[in-house]
Amino acid sequence: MSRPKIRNMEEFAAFSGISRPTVSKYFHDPDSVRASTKERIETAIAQCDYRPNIFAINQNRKLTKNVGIVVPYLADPFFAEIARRIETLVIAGGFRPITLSSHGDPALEVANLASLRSIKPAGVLLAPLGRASNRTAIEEFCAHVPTVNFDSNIEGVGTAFVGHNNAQATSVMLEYLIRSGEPPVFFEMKTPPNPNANKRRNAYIETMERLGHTPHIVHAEGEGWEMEEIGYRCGKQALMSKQFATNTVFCSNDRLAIGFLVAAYELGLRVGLGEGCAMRVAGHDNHPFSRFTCPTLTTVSHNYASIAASGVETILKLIESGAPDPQRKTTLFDGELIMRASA
Amino acid sequence: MSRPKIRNMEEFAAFSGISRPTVSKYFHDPDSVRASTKERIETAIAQCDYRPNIFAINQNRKLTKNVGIVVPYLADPFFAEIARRIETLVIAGGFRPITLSSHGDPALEVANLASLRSIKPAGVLLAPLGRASNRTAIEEFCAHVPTVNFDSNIEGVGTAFVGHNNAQATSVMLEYLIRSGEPPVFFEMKTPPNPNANKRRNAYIETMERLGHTPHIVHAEGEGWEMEEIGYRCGKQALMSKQFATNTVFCSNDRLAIGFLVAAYELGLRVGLGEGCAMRVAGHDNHPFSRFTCPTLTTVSHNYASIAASGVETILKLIESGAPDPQRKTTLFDGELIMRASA
DNA sequence: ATATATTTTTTACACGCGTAAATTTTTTAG
DNA sequence: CTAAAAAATTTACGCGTGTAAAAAATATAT
Repeated sequence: MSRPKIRNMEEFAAFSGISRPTVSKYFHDPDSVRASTKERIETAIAQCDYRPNIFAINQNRKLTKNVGIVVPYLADPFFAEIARRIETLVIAGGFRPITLSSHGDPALEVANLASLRSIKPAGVLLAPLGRASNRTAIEEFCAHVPTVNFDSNIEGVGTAFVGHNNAQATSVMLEYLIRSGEPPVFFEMKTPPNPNANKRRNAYIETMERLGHTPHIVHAEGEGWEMEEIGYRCGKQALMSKQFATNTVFCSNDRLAIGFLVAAYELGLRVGLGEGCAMRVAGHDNHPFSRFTCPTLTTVSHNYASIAASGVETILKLIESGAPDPQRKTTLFDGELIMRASA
Repeated sequence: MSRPKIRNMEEFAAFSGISRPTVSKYFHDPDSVRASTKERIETAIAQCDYRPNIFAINQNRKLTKNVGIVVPYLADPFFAEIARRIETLVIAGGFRPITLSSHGDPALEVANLASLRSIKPAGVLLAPLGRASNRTAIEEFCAHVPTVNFDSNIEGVGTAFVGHNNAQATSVMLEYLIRSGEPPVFFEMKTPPNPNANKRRNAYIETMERLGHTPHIVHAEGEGWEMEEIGYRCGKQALMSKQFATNTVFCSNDRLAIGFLVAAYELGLRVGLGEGCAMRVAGHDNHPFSRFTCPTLTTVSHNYASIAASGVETILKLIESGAPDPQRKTTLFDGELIMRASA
């Protein structure tokens, strides 16, 4: 059985015995044609597996089926995980996800947006680099493309923000740590690339003071996204020079904590809750690897599922409505305490 | 200064004072026009930031500037890392990378290829799922699109294969382990999703026999890509039931080793070289997280840089030449012993 | 069976750019 | 300065699909 070679919709229409405009209508929405017509087209497809040319489709549609996803650093399992979930939901929504990573580089972030713009995406889910981002370029982009900002909030960017409730999550962990032992010292990067870090620090200070404790912060030097390395190196220094005022350390994020745990391990400090443990360590994010540290990391989770779902829902609604909501909405999802062995 | 709104190349040509065909030529290759013309076009671009419509471009070019990258599981930092490197090189080569993840699902792998095909990529770099892959669909794809197979070799897929020298790497590690202590037991999944695992097992057996030792293999039950979890669960069981014939364990890959180390830690088994250590553990891949295990993982590295570079070079050459080399070439890069604390 | 509503067909143009052929202009060589 | 070479312009068509308008065919309701 030799498959007929169909080169375009014209030929396919002839082959299926249906007019080309009707075929075109079918591909835009299979249920917009009569059931009998739909069936005839689908038998024809089965016989010659024709599919319309994406470029020609998109050239004439104001609205493509492309949804851009831009994350700061895809090699970070945290972003890989959330991108993975978003992609799946976007596909389920009938769109084609295109994921781009900025690799921690503001220039590449801008380049990614430019690249996206040339494929006329119906909408974009953007997790900006944060502090380093080129605000002007991003705002310019958002003025032309429906955009939902997620993970790291930049005021004014996108028609909505979906993210993690850093304040609530930080205070949940803090309250737990305080009622079960010594109040924690906060361990963070001196110049964190991501704005979430600032919210966490502020929430730490505020909650500590509210509960009648003195906040202590230890700052790690180092730039960029190699947070495990920074947590390890600076954590080791800080431990050796006894910079921690109490026996409990609350790391600003899990990646720092992962490095910090290695430092503690190498210094022979037993981390955990029970007898014979020298200290407790907690993290923040429920990073995919936090289940596999030694000891396993007590942390407060990002609500990956809800953030992905809400982000995709918001952008799809935005695409459908056409008109961007003039009111910039912020949706935050609460974190959940993940009890493991380290604190 | 109000920016003139340019809608297409026609308008841009009028604005810049150059004819449209010449402008078109410029965008295809800026150096194909006279220097003075190039300059005039570029001043015009600076004034109104026009860029040609990608869809219209690709519709008429036999050769697009898209290069597809397909990996089995992007949430695995190993693939994220290699994808990141490949993307960077593809951009440097003047192409636009489009990375897709199969999320461990053969159906999605096929869907990804179909999706790529509709974008008419100039070429594709494909790391197949392996055992689970739909061979027929992949072969069909490769017959139409220049493809380079990397990471996991499927005979006959793509016009070239670029990968890791599993045999050499395994034997380098084995020789080290044997000369510095007890010969290792091999720890692997019973039904590994990736064909590299089989090569490693065979190399283990062969090298052990060559060196006059009896091979011992411990198999972990479990399907899918959650290898840390499998390494942890089955490793713990195996340790508790004393299934290891010697005090040294060589894990088939770092992800298994990461889980295994957690198991050993929780059982109070000190892993490492020195006095007072109960056992040694080694991995394979130099996974981005192997630097942050407790203890840090001795492993044998994938040559990420060379594999990415060679893969990209091969596909670009293939694209340029047009004619696929009838001879399927296999390029393997040697692994390097990464000495850390665990063995 | 007839009138009405719904679908499909026919026809025709649009989208934005690639590209070929013939012509004109500009540059380079002698 | 002239001839030859190189580059740019003009003109015109093609790519594969979206989509509008009018006409024809089919389905549904009365």
